[in-house]
Amino acid sequence: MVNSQKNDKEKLTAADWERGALELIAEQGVNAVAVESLARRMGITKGSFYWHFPNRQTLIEQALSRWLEHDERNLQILLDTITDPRERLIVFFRRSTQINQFTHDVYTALCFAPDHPLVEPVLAAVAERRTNYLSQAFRDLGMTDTAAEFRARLTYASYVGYLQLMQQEQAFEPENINFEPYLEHVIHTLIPTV
Amino acid sequence: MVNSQKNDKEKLTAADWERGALELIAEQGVNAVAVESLARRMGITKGSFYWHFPNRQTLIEQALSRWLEHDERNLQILLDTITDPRERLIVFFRRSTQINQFTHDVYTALCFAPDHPLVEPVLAAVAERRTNYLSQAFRDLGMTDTAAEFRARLTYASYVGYLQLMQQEQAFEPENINFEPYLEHVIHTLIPTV
DNA sequence: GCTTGTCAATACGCATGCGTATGGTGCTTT
DNA sequence: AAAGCACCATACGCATGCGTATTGACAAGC
Repeated sequence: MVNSQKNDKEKLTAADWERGALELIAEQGVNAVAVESLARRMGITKGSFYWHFPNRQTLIEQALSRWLEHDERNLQILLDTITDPRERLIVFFRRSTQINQFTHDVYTALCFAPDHPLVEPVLAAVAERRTNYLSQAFRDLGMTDTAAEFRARLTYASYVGYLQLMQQEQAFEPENINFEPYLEHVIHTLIPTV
Repeated sequence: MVNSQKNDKEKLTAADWERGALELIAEQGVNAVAVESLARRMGITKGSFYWHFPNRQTLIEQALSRWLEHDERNLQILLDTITDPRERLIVFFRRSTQINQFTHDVYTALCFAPDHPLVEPVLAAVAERRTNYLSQAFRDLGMTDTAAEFRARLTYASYVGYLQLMQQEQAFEPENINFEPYLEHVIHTLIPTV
């Protein structure tokens, strides 16, 4: 569960704190990132923290910035690997259901704090990247620009909503028997047939 | 903005506190419901609060319970008023875009705290009601039971996701020029043609 | 008119959380 | 070996927030 605890006499770096913060965000949300509790969790005191960071806000900023880059690379890998647009969309759906993927859990947590001033720009950036990704795929499948744009937004909304319902234990999870048929239905409904 | 302030010499009832709590939830989320700040907001001190309620948790419980009933009635009205299933679905979409509707804002706020022990059961109840509503409408349109069930879930997910994207300023709002065309697209994509 | 009940103000204790200040420990560098 | 630096511990001040305890204001009923 917590794999960022201090390995005994090892000294901590700023990156260690950022990783710890991201783990906390993934598990309990942005508001759960408190300096003292995070320090306890890492088996150290906050005296260390304030040596590495000027304040809590900077920690969160840098942690989110780190996550944003990580997420960027993930998407780029998809773009480089898969060329067929239909395949890209299907992969998008499948990936969105893989909870316990770390970067994915962080995103879900961020969605639950859209008002937070530090989270807002991150969400905006991610939303733009992903809708562009989707929009491009739909265009490649022969849709008009506006239709592709609309379908991308609808798809992204259903993706975000699925994440949310999953958190509420209100959606089919991959282990469920109905999951595959449901996914088939979604693909059939949202992806135009070639 | 704040319309639950004390009207001077008027005495407060438990219902007043519940209304105030719901307003706060709608505006700033469940976690923003703090006894002392809420009291200040209502132009009174917390001495009053702890006369009406044993603690903060009870306030939130009762406020949410009140909201749940209110939401129930809203849905029932729809069921009683509109008979055509296709029309019902379209109304569902249109209503979901009407922000600044009070009960609606509360629901959005609740979605942002799905882990909260008091919120969880409320979300579960609402999700079930609404997916049942959708599922029934899709069946009435001639879909098979399982297809209707899947389509209802997909529709509900896109609804929830739309709310979330709206909060992130990342969705077309009703004032936007593209809103109507977008809604047309959603209807065309998700509602089977008769 | 006096008591009683209802509602509210004030003051307190306790906990958590942020950020500062200051001192300590061990490794490095010279 | 002495000095300096990197990293951490401890103690403090301040704010917010929960819940309790005590007192006060004011109207209704007797």
